[in-house]
Amino acid sequence: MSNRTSVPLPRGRPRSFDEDAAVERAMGVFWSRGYHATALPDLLRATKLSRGSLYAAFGDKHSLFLRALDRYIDDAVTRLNIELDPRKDPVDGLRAYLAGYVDRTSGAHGRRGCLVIATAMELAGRDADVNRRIANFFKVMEARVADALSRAKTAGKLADGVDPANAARILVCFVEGLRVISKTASTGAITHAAADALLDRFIR
Amino acid sequence: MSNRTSVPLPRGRPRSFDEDAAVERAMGVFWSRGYHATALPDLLRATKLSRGSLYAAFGDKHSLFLRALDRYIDDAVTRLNIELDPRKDPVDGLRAYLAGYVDRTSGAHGRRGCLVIATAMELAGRDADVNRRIANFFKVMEARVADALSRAKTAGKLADGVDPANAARILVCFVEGLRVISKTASTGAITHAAADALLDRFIR
DNA sequence: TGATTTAAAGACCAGTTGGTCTATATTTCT
DNA sequence: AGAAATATAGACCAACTGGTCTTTAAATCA
Repeated sequence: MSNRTSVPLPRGRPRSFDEDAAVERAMGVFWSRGYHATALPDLLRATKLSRGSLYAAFGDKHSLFLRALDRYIDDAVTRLNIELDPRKDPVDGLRAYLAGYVDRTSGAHGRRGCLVIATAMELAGRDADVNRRIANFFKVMEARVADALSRAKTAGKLADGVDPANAARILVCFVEGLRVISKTASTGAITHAAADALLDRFIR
Repeated sequence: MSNRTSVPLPRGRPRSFDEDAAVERAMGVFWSRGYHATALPDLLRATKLSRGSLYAAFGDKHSLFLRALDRYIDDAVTRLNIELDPRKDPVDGLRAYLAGYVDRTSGAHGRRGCLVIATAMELAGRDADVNRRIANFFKVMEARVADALSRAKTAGKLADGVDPANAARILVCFVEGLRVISKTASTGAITHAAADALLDRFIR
């Protein structure tokens, strides 16, 4: 009686590739090259799919890009939720958040840049689907940081006169600006010191 | 005797268009659309040049882009030199610098974004000419801000324990991050408050 | 006037773009 | 075995890419 209400099993050859893995590989290409500079052959090489399979699975280049962008954003939000977990100490969380960005923007990692920022600059102005996703991502990040700062404030760990909303925007802008300048500059120790100095201005 | 050592006057039809104006118009297109997304016809329409004239005057698309980028950076550095002029009060200068960026990232202006950041994300990783220009621009900006902060420090106007080099990197990252998030979000009053709050953390 | 230089218009080019489609092989089910 | 669904490879497409070149008109000089 197990299959009575379910869809009949597919009859033919089953899908032989991992769709999520293909999205991840595509994400890597878009991340390294940007949207317009990635051509179909780049994606076929990276996903190891034929043209037909790729179009059957994802529709077109733009849809695949959206899937890749969503994956990238999901990963970032997951990391955010771990670092700024409400059950952990907010100041420790903020330190981890900043340190994580500094590490991720140092050296070769940094020169790869950030898919969200690159996409914001390249497409957001003329692509509503992209715009919505990125605006929401920044909103979520700022909210998580503001929440951590609020918890720090009620714990008496914030310096006098610090407004969590203002400070959250400052931290988010700092972190995103970091990713921008580290595309060309080899930031490193100095940046780590700057991140520490910034947070120290806000906590008691 | 005036023309003895100079080149003889050109014989034929004189150049009838303003090269600098053409660069400026091209800059506007690259600024709005990005490098890869601007096609030759876009540039011809904007500059009102024929294909032949454009190639004769600028060589190719990439060279014209470099000219446009240089123009954009020159404008930014000029503004920087005015705002952070050593003969003026450094704290006033820093306020003007931050306020200028907040204004320029608000509303429709903000959604246009920043040619330097867009180019950094789109091309810097694979284009040495671009990389050099942008790295240098960020270096100059950080140096100007650090200089203003140093002068503020010697004037006793900095809060205790503030290091000008660290604070300069913080301010530059904040300002560039602003431009990123304002591509999608309509920042405004909140951002102005954030900029004020940030500077207030550094000055006495 | 005639020589010279430029500009504009647009034909032309080879290469690439994103996307479709056909032919064939493969893998599962009944 | 046979039906069904999928995979791959690659031919094929119109549109567009950046770039060159030719033709013709215009503007300046001696």
